[in-house]
Amino acid sequence: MHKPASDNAQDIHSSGLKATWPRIRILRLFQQTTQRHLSAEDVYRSLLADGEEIGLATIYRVLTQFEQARLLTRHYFESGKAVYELNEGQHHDHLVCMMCGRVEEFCDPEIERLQQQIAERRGFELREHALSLYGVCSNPACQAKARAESRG
Amino acid sequence: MHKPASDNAQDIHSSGLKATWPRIRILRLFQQTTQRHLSAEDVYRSLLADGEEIGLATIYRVLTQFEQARLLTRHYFESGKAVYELNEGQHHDHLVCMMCGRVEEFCDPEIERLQQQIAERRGFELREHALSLYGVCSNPACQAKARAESRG
DNA sequence: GTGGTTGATGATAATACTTATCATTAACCA
DNA sequence: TGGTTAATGATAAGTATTATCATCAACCAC
Repeated sequence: MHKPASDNAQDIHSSGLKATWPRIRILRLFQQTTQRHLSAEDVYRSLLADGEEIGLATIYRVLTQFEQARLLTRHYFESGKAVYELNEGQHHDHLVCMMCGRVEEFCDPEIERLQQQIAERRGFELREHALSLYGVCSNPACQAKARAESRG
Repeated sequence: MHKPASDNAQDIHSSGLKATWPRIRILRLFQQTTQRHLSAEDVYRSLLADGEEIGLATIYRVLTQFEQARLLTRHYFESGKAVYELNEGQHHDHLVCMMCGRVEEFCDPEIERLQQQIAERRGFELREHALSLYGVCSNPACQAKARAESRG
Protein backbone atom coordinates (compact mmCIF):
# COMPACT_ATOMS: atom_id res chain seq x y z
CA MET A 1 0.00 0.00 0.00
CA HIS A 2 2.48 2.62 1.15
CA LYS A 3 5.72 3.21 -0.63
CA PRO A 4 8.84 2.03 1.18
CA ALA A 5 11.29 4.72 2.32
CA SER A 6 13.67 3.96 -0.55
CA ASP A 7 11.15 4.95 -3.26
CA ASN A 8 10.51 7.94 -1.16
CA ALA A 9 14.19 8.90 -1.23
CA GLN A 10 14.13 8.35 -4.97
CA ASP A 11 11.30 10.87 -5.44
CA ILE A 12 13.19 13.44 -3.41
CA HIS A 13 16.43 12.80 -5.20
CA SER A 14 14.95 13.06 -8.66
CA SER A 15 13.65 16.49 -7.68
CA GLY A 16 17.26 17.61 -7.33
CA LEU A 17 17.22 17.52 -3.53
CA LYS A 18 19.40 15.49 -1.19
CA ALA A 19 17.49 12.61 0.34
CA THR A 20 17.95 13.60 3.95
CA TRP A 21 16.22 12.03 6.90
CA PRO A 22 13.94 15.02 7.65
CA ARG A 23 12.82 15.18 4.02
CA ILE A 24 12.12 11.46 3.91
CA ARG A 25 10.10 11.65 7.11
CA ILE A 26 8.07 14.65 5.97
CA LEU A 27 7.22 13.10 2.62
CA ARG A 28 6.35 9.81 4.28
CA LEU A 29 4.04 11.60 6.69
CA PHE A 30 2.05 13.01 3.78
CA GLN A 31 1.91 9.58 2.16
CA GLN A 32 0.70 7.85 5.29
CA THR A 33 -1.52 10.32 7.12
CA THR A 34 -5.29 10.07 6.91
CA GLN A 35 -5.62 13.83 7.31
CA ARG A 36 -4.76 14.90 3.82
CA HIS A 37 -4.10 18.61 4.44
CA LEU A 38 -1.37 19.54 6.89
CA SER A 39 0.04 22.87 8.05
CA ALA A 40 3.71 23.33 8.99
CA GLU A 41 2.67 23.19 12.62
CA ASP A 42 0.71 19.96 12.03
CA VAL A 43 3.75 18.33 10.45
CA TYR A 44 5.98 19.53 13.26
CA ARG A 45 3.76 18.21 16.03
CA SER A 46 3.16 14.94 14.25
CA LEU A 47 6.87 14.23 13.79
CA LEU A 48 7.71 15.27 17.36
CA ALA A 49 4.99 12.90 18.56
CA ASP A 50 6.69 10.15 16.52
CA GLY A 51 9.87 10.82 18.45
CA GLU A 52 11.70 12.64 15.65
CA GLU A 53 14.21 15.37 16.45
CA ILE A 54 13.36 18.02 13.90
CA GLY A 55 13.37 21.80 13.80
CA LEU A 56 10.40 23.88 12.76
CA ALA A 57 12.60 25.89 10.38
CA THR A 58 13.41 22.69 8.52
CA ILE A 59 9.73 21.91 8.13
CA TYR A 60 9.03 25.29 6.57
CA ARG A 61 12.05 25.02 4.28
CA VAL A 62 11.23 21.50 3.16
CA LEU A 63 7.55 22.23 2.57
CA THR A 64 8.52 25.16 0.33
CA GLN A 65 11.04 23.03 -1.55
CA PHE A 66 8.58 20.20 -1.98
CA GLU A 67 6.05 22.63 -3.35
CA GLN A 68 8.56 23.99 -5.86
CA ALA A 69 9.47 20.42 -6.76
CA ARG A 70 5.74 19.72 -7.24
CA LEU A 71 5.74 16.91 -4.69
CA LEU A 72 3.23 18.88 -2.64
CA THR A 73 0.70 21.59 -3.40
CA ARG A 74 -0.13 24.52 -1.16
CA HIS A 75 -3.51 26.00 -0.31
CA TYR A 76 -4.80 28.77 1.91
CA PHE A 77 -8.52 27.91 2.21
CA GLU A 78 -9.39 31.51 3.09
CA SER A 79 -7.32 31.59 6.24
CA GLY A 80 -3.95 33.23 6.62
CA LYS A 81 -2.30 29.85 7.21
CA ALA A 82 -0.86 27.59 4.51
CA VAL A 83 -1.70 23.88 4.31
CA TYR A 84 -0.05 21.35 2.04
CA GLU A 85 -1.19 18.13 0.42
CA LEU A 86 0.46 15.39 -1.60
CA ASN A 87 0.52 16.13 -5.31
CA GLU A 88 -0.74 13.05 -7.07
CA GLY A 89 -0.87 14.46 -10.57
CA GLN A 90 -4.63 14.62 -10.86
CA HIS A 91 -5.82 18.18 -10.27
CA HIS A 92 -8.82 18.55 -8.00
CA ASP A 93 -10.81 21.15 -6.11
CA HIS A 94 -12.07 21.31 -2.54
CA LEU A 95 -15.32 21.27 -0.65
CA VAL A 96 -14.73 22.53 2.90
CA CYS A 97 -17.13 22.16 5.83
CA MET A 98 -17.21 25.50 7.67
CA MET A 99 -18.24 23.78 10.89
CA CYS A 100 -15.85 20.85 11.32
CA GLY A 101 -13.17 21.80 8.79
CA ARG A 102 -13.48 18.50 6.94
CA VAL A 103 -12.25 18.71 3.36
CA GLU A 104 -13.64 16.63 0.50
CA GLU A 105 -12.14 16.65 -2.95
CA PHE A 106 -13.84 16.74 -6.28
CA CYS A 107 -12.98 17.12 -9.91
CA ASP A 108 -15.36 18.44 -12.56
CA PRO A 109 -14.11 18.43 -16.14
CA GLU A 110 -16.96 20.67 -17.27
CA ILE A 111 -15.96 23.39 -14.79
CA GLU A 112 -12.36 23.04 -15.90
CA ARG A 113 -13.40 23.48 -19.51
CA LEU A 114 -15.42 26.61 -18.70
CA GLN A 115 -12.48 28.08 -16.79
CA GLN A 116 -10.19 27.55 -19.75
CA GLN A 117 -12.74 29.24 -21.98
CA ILE A 118 -13.06 32.27 -19.68
CA ALA A 119 -9.29 32.73 -19.51
CA GLU A 120 -8.92 32.45 -23.29
CA ARG A 121 -11.64 34.99 -23.97
CA ARG A 122 -9.80 37.51 -21.84
CA GLY A 123 -6.40 36.86 -23.35
CA PHE A 124 -5.01 35.06 -20.30
CA GLU A 125 -2.80 32.04 -20.60
CA LEU A 126 -4.19 29.91 -17.77
CA ARG A 127 -1.55 28.41 -15.49
CA GLU A 128 -3.51 27.18 -12.49
CA HIS A 129 -6.67 27.76 -10.52
CA ALA A 130 -8.10 27.35 -7.08
CA LEU A 131 -11.74 26.56 -6.49
CA SER A 132 -13.02 26.00 -2.98
CA LEU A 133 -16.63 25.54 -2.00
CA TYR A 134 -17.55 26.37 1.58
CA GLY A 135 -20.62 25.03 3.29
CA VAL A 136 -22.06 22.79 5.94
CA CYS A 137 -21.54 19.04 5.62
CA SER A 138 -24.09 16.32 6.23
CA ASN A 139 -22.93 15.60 9.79
CA PRO A 140 -25.89 16.33 12.13
CA ALA A 141 -23.55 17.96 14.66
CA CYS A 142 -22.40 20.40 11.99
CA GLN A 143 -25.94 21.21 10.95
CA ALA A 144 -26.91 21.84 14.58
CA LYS A 145 -23.92 24.09 15.03
CA ALA A 146 -24.82 25.99 11.87
CA ARG A 147 -28.36 26.57 13.14
CA ALA A 148 -27.04 27.74 16.52
CA GLU A 149 -24.72 30.23 14.83
CA SER A 150 -27.42 31.68 12.62
CA ARG A 151 -29.57 32.29 15.70
CA GLY A 152 -26.47 33.65 17.51
CA MET B 1 -20.70 59.16 -9.91
CA HIS B 2 -19.43 58.63 -6.40
CA LYS B 3 -21.70 58.64 -3.43
CA PRO B 4 -21.45 61.70 -1.17
CA ALA B 5 -20.13 61.15 2.36
CA SER B 6 -23.61 61.33 3.85
CA ASP B 7 -24.89 58.26 1.99
CA ASN B 8 -21.71 56.63 3.05
CA ALA B 9 -22.46 57.36 6.71
CA GLN B 10 -25.96 55.99 6.12
CA ASP B 11 -24.58 52.66 4.87
CA ILE B 12 -22.34 52.37 7.91
CA HIS B 13 -25.10 53.35 10.28
CA SER B 14 -27.60 50.89 8.88
CA SER B 15 -25.05 48.14 9.51
CA GLY B 16 -25.35 48.89 13.23
CA LEU B 17 -22.04 50.75 13.43
CA LYS B 18 -21.41 54.32 14.47
CA ALA B 19 -20.60 56.53 11.52
CA THR B 20 -17.19 57.65 12.68
CA TRP B 21 -14.72 59.59 10.60
CA PRO B 22 -12.25 56.72 10.14
CA ARG B 23 -15.05 54.40 8.98
CA ILE B 24 -16.39 56.97 6.53
CA ARG B 25 -12.93 57.53 5.11
CA ILE B 26 -12.18 53.83 4.73
CA LEU B 27 -15.46 53.09 2.99
CA ARG B 28 -15.02 56.12 0.75
CA LEU B 29 -11.57 54.94 -0.22
CA PHE B 30 -12.99 51.63 -1.46
CA GLN B 31 -15.71 53.47 -3.38
CA GLN B 32 -13.30 55.84 -5.05
CA THR B 33 -10.10 53.91 -5.66
CA THR B 34 -9.31 52.48 -9.07
CA GLN B 35 -7.40 49.61 -7.48
CA ARG B 36 -10.28 47.41 -6.44
CA HIS B 37 -8.48 45.12 -4.00
CA LEU B 38 -6.75 46.67 -1.00
CA SER B 39 -4.86 45.19 1.94
CA ALA B 40 -4.91 46.76 5.40
CA GLU B 41 -1.49 48.21 4.66
CA ASP B 42 -2.72 49.64 1.33
CA VAL B 43 -5.61 51.38 3.09
CA TYR B 44 -3.30 52.70 5.80
CA ARG B 45 -0.76 54.16 3.41
CA SER B 46 -3.42 55.60 1.17
CA LEU B 47 -5.14 57.43 4.01
CA LEU B 48 -1.87 58.68 5.48
CA ALA B 49 -0.96 60.01 2.04
CA ASP B 50 -4.29 61.87 2.03
CA GLY B 51 -3.26 63.53 5.26
CA GLU B 52 -5.54 61.52 7.56
CA GLU B 53 -4.50 60.78 11.13
CA ILE B 54 -5.45 57.16 11.52
CA GLY B 55 -4.06 54.15 13.38
CA LEU B 56 -3.30 50.83 11.74
CA ALA B 57 -5.24 49.03 14.48
CA THR B 58 -8.35 50.95 13.49
CA ILE B 59 -7.93 49.88 9.88
CA TYR B 60 -7.79 46.21 10.84
CA ARG B 61 -10.76 46.54 13.16
CA VAL B 62 -12.89 48.42 10.66
CA LEU B 63 -12.06 46.09 7.78
CA THR B 64 -13.16 43.11 9.90
CA GLN B 65 -16.36 44.89 10.91
CA PHE B 66 -17.13 45.90 7.34
CA GLU B 67 -16.66 42.33 6.25
CA GLN B 68 -19.05 41.08 8.94
CA ALA B 69 -21.49 43.80 7.91
CA ARG B 70 -21.11 42.61 4.29
CA LEU B 71 -19.98 46.01 3.10
CA LEU B 72 -16.68 44.45 2.02
CA THR B 73 -15.56 40.95 1.11
CA ARG B 74 -12.22 39.43 1.98
CA HIS B 75 -9.91 37.31 -0.17
CA TYR B 76 -6.51 35.71 0.21
CA PHE B 77 -5.54 35.03 -3.43
CA GLU B 78 -3.11 32.27 -2.41
CA SER B 79 -0.95 34.53 -0.28
CA GLY B 80 -0.98 34.81 3.48
CA LYS B 81 -2.21 38.39 3.25
CA ALA B 82 -5.86 39.45 3.23
CA VAL B 83 -7.22 41.90 0.67
CA TYR B 84 -10.69 43.44 0.71
CA GLU B 85 -13.02 44.71 -1.97
CA LEU B 86 -16.32 46.55 -2.04
CA ASN B 87 -19.30 44.21 -1.86
CA GLU B 88 -21.68 45.24 -4.59
CA GLY B 89 -24.15 42.41 -4.24
CA GLN B 90 -23.26 40.58 -7.43
CA HIS B 91 -21.01 37.63 -6.69
CA HIS B 92 -18.03 37.24 -8.97
CA ASP B 93 -14.78 35.34 -9.30
CA HIS B 94 -11.26 36.43 -10.11
CA LEU B 95 -8.69 36.07 -12.84
CA VAL B 96 -5.26 37.04 -11.51
CA CYS B 97 -2.16 37.77 -13.60
CA MET B 98 0.78 36.03 -11.95
CA MET B 99 3.23 38.50 -13.48
CA CYS B 100 1.76 41.95 -12.81
CA GLY B 101 -0.84 41.08 -10.16
CA ARG B 102 -3.68 42.62 -12.14
CA VAL B 103 -7.08 41.22 -11.17
CA GLU B 104 -10.02 40.90 -13.55
CA GLU B 105 -13.44 39.83 -12.45
CA PHE B 106 -15.85 37.46 -14.10
CA CYS B 107 -19.09 35.73 -13.39
CA ASP B 108 -20.21 32.49 -14.98
CA PRO B 109 -23.71 31.25 -14.11
CA GLU B 110 -22.99 27.83 -15.57
CA ILE B 111 -20.02 27.31 -13.23
CA GLU B 112 -22.16 28.49 -10.31
CA ARG B 113 -24.84 25.97 -11.23
CA LEU B 114 -22.32 23.12 -11.44
CA GLN B 115 -20.90 24.07 -8.04
CA GLN B 116 -24.32 23.96 -6.49
CA GLN B 117 -24.87 20.54 -8.02
CA ILE B 118 -21.57 19.16 -6.70
CA ALA B 119 -22.30 20.40 -3.18
CA GLU B 120 -25.80 18.92 -3.21
CA ARG B 121 -24.62 15.52 -4.40
CA ARG B 122 -22.27 15.33 -1.44
CA GLY B 123 -24.82 16.46 1.11
CA PHE B 124 -23.27 19.88 1.63
CA GLU B 125 -25.34 23.00 2.09
CA LEU B 126 -23.35 25.47 0.03
CA ARG B 127 -22.69 28.80 1.73
CA GLU B 128 -20.01 30.41 -0.39
CA HIS B 129 -17.19 29.69 -2.75
CA ALA B 130 -13.94 31.11 -4.00
CA LEU B 131 -12.72 30.55 -7.52
CA SER B 132 -9.52 32.18 -8.69
CA LEU B 133 -7.81 31.57 -11.99
CA TYR B 134 -4.10 32.30 -12.18
CA GLY B 135 -2.27 32.91 -15.40
CA VAL B 136 -0.43 35.37 -17.59
CA CYS B 137 -2.35 38.33 -18.98
CA SER B 138 -2.17 39.72 -22.51
CA ASN B 139 0.33 42.47 -21.63
CA PRO B 140 3.50 41.82 -23.70
CA ALA B 141 5.71 42.72 -20.72
CA CYS B 142 4.01 39.99 -18.70
CA GLN B 143 4.42 37.43 -21.44
CA ALA B 144 8.11 38.30 -21.79
CA LYS B 145 8.56 37.98 -18.02
CA ALA B 146 6.80 34.61 -18.09
CA ARG B 147 9.13 33.34 -20.79
CA ALA B 148 12.18 34.61 -18.88
CA GLU B 149 11.02 32.78 -15.74
CA SER B 150 10.40 29.50 -17.51
CA ARG B 151 13.94 29.61 -18.88
CA GLY B 152 14.97 30.08 -15.23
C1' DG C 1 34.64 2.34 1.30
C1' DT C 2 36.63 7.21 2.48
C1' DG C 3 37.11 12.20 2.40
C1' DG C 4 36.32 16.58 0.82
C1' DT C 5 32.84 19.59 -0.92
C1' DT C 6 28.61 21.29 -0.82
C1' DG C 7 24.34 21.70 0.68
C1' DA C 8 21.10 20.72 4.85
C1' DT C 9 20.00 21.17 9.55
C1' DG C 10 18.41 23.28 13.87
C1' DA C 11 18.51 27.12 17.12
C1' DT C 12 17.32 31.47 17.17
C1' DA C 13 16.70 36.16 15.57
C1' DA C 14 14.06 38.78 12.56
C1' DT C 15 10.09 39.95 9.81
C1' DA C 16 5.23 40.23 8.36
C1' DC C 17 0.62 40.25 9.36
C1' DT C 18 -2.93 40.49 12.64
C1' DT C 19 -5.27 40.78 17.18
C1' DA C 20 -5.59 42.28 22.13
C1' DT C 21 -5.12 45.84 25.78
C1' DC C 22 -6.27 50.07 27.69
C1' DA C 23 -6.53 54.92 28.60
C1' DT C 24 -8.47 58.75 26.05
C1' DT C 25 -11.85 60.59 22.99
C1' DA C 26 -15.91 61.06 20.12
C1' DA C 27 -20.70 59.61 18.50
C1' DC C 28 -25.28 59.15 19.72
C1' DC C 29 -29.73 59.54 22.10
C1' DA C 30 -32.65 61.38 25.80
C1' DT D 1 -26.27 69.66 25.73
C1' DG D 2 -24.48 65.90 28.75
C1' DG D 3 -23.98 61.30 29.92
C1' DT D 4 -23.42 56.75 28.34
C1' DT D 5 -21.38 53.76 25.52
C1' DA D 6 -18.68 52.49 21.98
C1' DA D 7 -14.51 53.81 18.94
C1' DT D 8 -9.91 55.29 18.52
C1' DG D 9 -4.85 55.10 18.48
C1' DA D 10 -0.52 53.71 20.64
C1' DT D 11 1.58 49.86 21.68
C1' DA D 12 2.21 45.21 23.35
C1' DA D 13 1.38 40.58 22.24
C1' DG D 14 0.43 36.76 19.24
C1' DT D 15 0.84 33.88 15.20
C1' DA D 16 2.86 32.49 10.81
C1' DT D 17 6.83 32.58 8.21
C1' DT D 18 11.60 33.63 6.59
C1' DA D 19 16.62 34.76 7.30
C1' DT D 20 21.08 33.92 9.63
C1' DC D 21 24.79 31.12 10.75
C1' DA D 22 27.64 27.71 12.91
C1' DT D 23 27.59 22.73 12.86
C1' DC D 24 26.75 18.49 10.57
C1' DA D 25 25.59 14.98 7.09
C1' DA D 26 24.78 13.41 2.10
C1' DC D 27 26.92 12.68 -2.06
C1' DC D 28 30.39 12.00 -5.69
C1' DA D 29 35.12 11.09 -7.12
C1' DC D 30 38.58 8.43 -6.11
